[in-house]
Amino acid sequence: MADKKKIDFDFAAHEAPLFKAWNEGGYFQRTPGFGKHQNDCYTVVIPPPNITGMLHMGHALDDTIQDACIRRARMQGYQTRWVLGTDHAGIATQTKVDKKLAEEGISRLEIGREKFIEACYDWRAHYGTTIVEQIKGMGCSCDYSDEHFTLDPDYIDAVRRLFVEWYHDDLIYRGKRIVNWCPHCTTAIADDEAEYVDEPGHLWHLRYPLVEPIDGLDYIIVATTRPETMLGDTGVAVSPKDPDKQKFVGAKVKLPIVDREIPIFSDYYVDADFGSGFVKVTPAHDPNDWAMGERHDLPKINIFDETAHVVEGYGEFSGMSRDEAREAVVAWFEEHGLLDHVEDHDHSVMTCYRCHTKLEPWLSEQWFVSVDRLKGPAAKAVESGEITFHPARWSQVYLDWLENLKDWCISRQLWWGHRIPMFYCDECGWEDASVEDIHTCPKCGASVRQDEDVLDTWFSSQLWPFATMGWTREGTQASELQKAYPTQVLATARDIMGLWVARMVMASEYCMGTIPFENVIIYPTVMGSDGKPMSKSRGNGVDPLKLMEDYGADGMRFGLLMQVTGAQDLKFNESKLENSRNFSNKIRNAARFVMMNLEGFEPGEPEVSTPADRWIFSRLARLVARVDESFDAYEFSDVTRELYAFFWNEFCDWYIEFSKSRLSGSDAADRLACQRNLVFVLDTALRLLHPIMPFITEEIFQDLPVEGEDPYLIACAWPEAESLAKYRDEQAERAMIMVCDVVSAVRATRSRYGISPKQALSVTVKVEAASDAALLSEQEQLICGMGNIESLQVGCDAEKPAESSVTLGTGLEVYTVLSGHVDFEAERARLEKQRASLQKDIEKFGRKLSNPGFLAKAAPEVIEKDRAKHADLSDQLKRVESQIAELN
RNA sequence: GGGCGAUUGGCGCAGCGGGAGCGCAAAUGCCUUACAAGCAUUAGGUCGCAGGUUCGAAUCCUGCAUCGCCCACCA
Repeated sequence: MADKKKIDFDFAAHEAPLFKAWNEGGYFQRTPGFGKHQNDCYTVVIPPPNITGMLHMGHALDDTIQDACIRRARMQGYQTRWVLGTDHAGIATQTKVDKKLAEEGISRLEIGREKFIEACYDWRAHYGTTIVEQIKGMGCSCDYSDEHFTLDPDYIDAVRRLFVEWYHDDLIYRGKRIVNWCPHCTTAIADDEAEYVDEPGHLWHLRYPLVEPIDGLDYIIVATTRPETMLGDTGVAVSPKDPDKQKFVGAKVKLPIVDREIPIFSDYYVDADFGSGFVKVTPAHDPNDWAMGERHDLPKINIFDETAHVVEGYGEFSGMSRDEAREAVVAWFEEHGLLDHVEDHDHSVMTCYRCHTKLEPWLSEQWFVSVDRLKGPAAKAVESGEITFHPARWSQVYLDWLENLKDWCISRQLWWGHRIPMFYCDECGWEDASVEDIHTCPKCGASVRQDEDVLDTWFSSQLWPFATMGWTREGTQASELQKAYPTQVLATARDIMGLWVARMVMASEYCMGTIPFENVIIYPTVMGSDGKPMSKSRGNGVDPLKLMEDYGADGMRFGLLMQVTGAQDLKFNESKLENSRNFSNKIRNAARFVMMNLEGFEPGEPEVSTPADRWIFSRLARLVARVDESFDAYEFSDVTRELYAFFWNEFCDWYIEFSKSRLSGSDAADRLACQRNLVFVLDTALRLLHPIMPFITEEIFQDLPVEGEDPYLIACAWPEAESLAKYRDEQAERAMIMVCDVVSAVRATRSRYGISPKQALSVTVKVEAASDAALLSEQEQLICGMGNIESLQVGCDAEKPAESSVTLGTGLEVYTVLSGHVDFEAERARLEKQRASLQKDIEKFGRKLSNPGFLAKAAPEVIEKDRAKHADLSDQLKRVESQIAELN
């Protein structure tokens, strides 16, 4: 099946030159604007892809959405600019570079910090720009002349400035806390960077001997999922609500192996019904235990080193890994008769979101952002409606996240990143944060050292919208910030709602005193075709680069947007891309048709004269209004559906067909009118399609003999719904429905009887109103051409010709003469079927209309509509029945 | 544990209070001078289940089931 679909078209060969032309024409830099929005800026900052990243489906969708928004805004006359850049991605990059060096037999520790950072920059120079090239391939109209990077000198200044401001404003502090430690990356990571994975495990019930027996008991039993941490236990807790356990409170147990005497105490954290009711407390290796330790003033004993191996001082256990220690501890308890029993117990374990190593809650000194004062303004920005989420329900998720926010651990024990701008004097104890490097102590003159750690990558990401627009600069770039800030749209994935979106709002409110963006588009997560998240191990991933090869950038963009509905997931459907690739082919061919028929063409205003003209212009006017509405609401699947349906099913299927006879006719004036109309509709459609399918629309536009406002479509004007509103024409729309009904009826009859389209037929149409008869007669030529009809009779009292097949429509009957070929049995069967269906519907409406409740309470116009419908159905039934009677 | 989303013809989805739609797939016939990546025609659904609100429910409410996501996390 796939082979059948394979087609041979070199999309890149068509796309690349257009991209080059736009780029060289300066269209990607801030455009001057025109028209009523001339003085308004429309700015978008790209969610900076990681320099380790290859373009994946998430980017493809994200960038398509942004480009569609920015391209439409550009055509609407806004001063547009899409700010581009990449993220240094601390852990991700360091891991990659580590791996690469390891392959060359080099260790990071050997070469030292400076050399390692050099290696990171090297790596970036080689691989870190790939993704920008891929974004170009998609046709994205970013400002490539001003690309940013989160480790640019400017950006570093911005990060340091924020750190210093927050530090001096008591929003940043240092503390010894339990943090999530990745023993593989040997760094702390933030709570929300940890991923939970459910795992089958065990609950070990261990006996801890009491120092003094109580009521004849000489031990208690603690239950734990992590027996190895017992080496660091400094207490045992029971629930205050557990009456049986109160007698133990105040007693002491002698911790096995380490022979430490530790107290039993009571704490509300303990759930009496879980496990044994006794909780071993390891303040240095569990956040909850840490909290209990604080409450009860317990010592905090760290038993692991930074790679999660047991530290010195624990005899045979020292040097063991976590897993080895677990086995050894359990074995020791078993050997000494202290392992009471083991039960199965599933639990979730925290893993590193980068390397998926199990995280260790680990006690260390870290830097924190105090969030209490920051989160209020960020919440208010959304509550007040200054920032709008699309779909709207995400605002609640955002607010919930803020409400539950705890202080943010921002220090990372990495080398690649923004080094914390804290300076310490070991001589006199002076310390301070500083934007500029400090070498000598301002107090005692001794040399100072800078903090070794770097900042969480999200700490720098939160400045992205304003740091890329000249926050630390003076003059022109600062005025750019004045002019174009806040930005209009942020399009991003839902999983970084808190990590990134909320933090940008907090930082922007603090630094800029305003919101960073007006609209947040949360697009659905692209799942594999099996409905599961795309992953290498599942093998359900899809590569956008391959998709662009197969369907073109336009095909991928349109096909992706077709799938963007309000749902939170998107089950990727490649057939949609095939669909949209076929659509772009349709566009290409329709344009070819128009251009092949432009002999004698002179540009000019459209001449909307025939009912077909009035109809297509009316439909076009409607389309522009609907596309605007959908675009403004960021309902992308609606935008694509509307464009697709208009272009294919109305413009191509009917209007182009209608126009063929006029184009080949002898009336030169009429031909010119038709040409102008075709060109106008095509031109308008291309403009509407351009934000989503930039390449093919531009390519065609270049060949189209129209004078745009700009040589390139990218900067031409977006169609205005108001100026097209004059073409709205209900009557013409109704007329064309009748015309299409007649043509379809004849075609259906042909198909039913296997009559070749080449054989001309005689047709009689019976209508109800004289005005309808006149309308249809007026379109005789059109109808005859479309249905290959040699003679057409239309009338209110037309007689059914002998030997004809009948098709019933709303308000009309179409008789197609078959001269001897009518299969009466088949006709009867078909009509009987129609009768049954009509009777069913009539019954339904009859019931409704005889319902007193309905008549009393329903809206009058609804009742009226249903009455008309009922009458129409009854009429149709009567006609079907009389046709059946005739057959007998 | 809390929250959110999905459940509509074989598949993927739209519709979100007034007679069930689209695309793909299927069937039949067409190489009709824009397009076979196409054209024409046809068939296919008691809108997850059970209650409720309403004159009227795919659409609103409640409960249940299945699938999925996010957040929190009990040793």
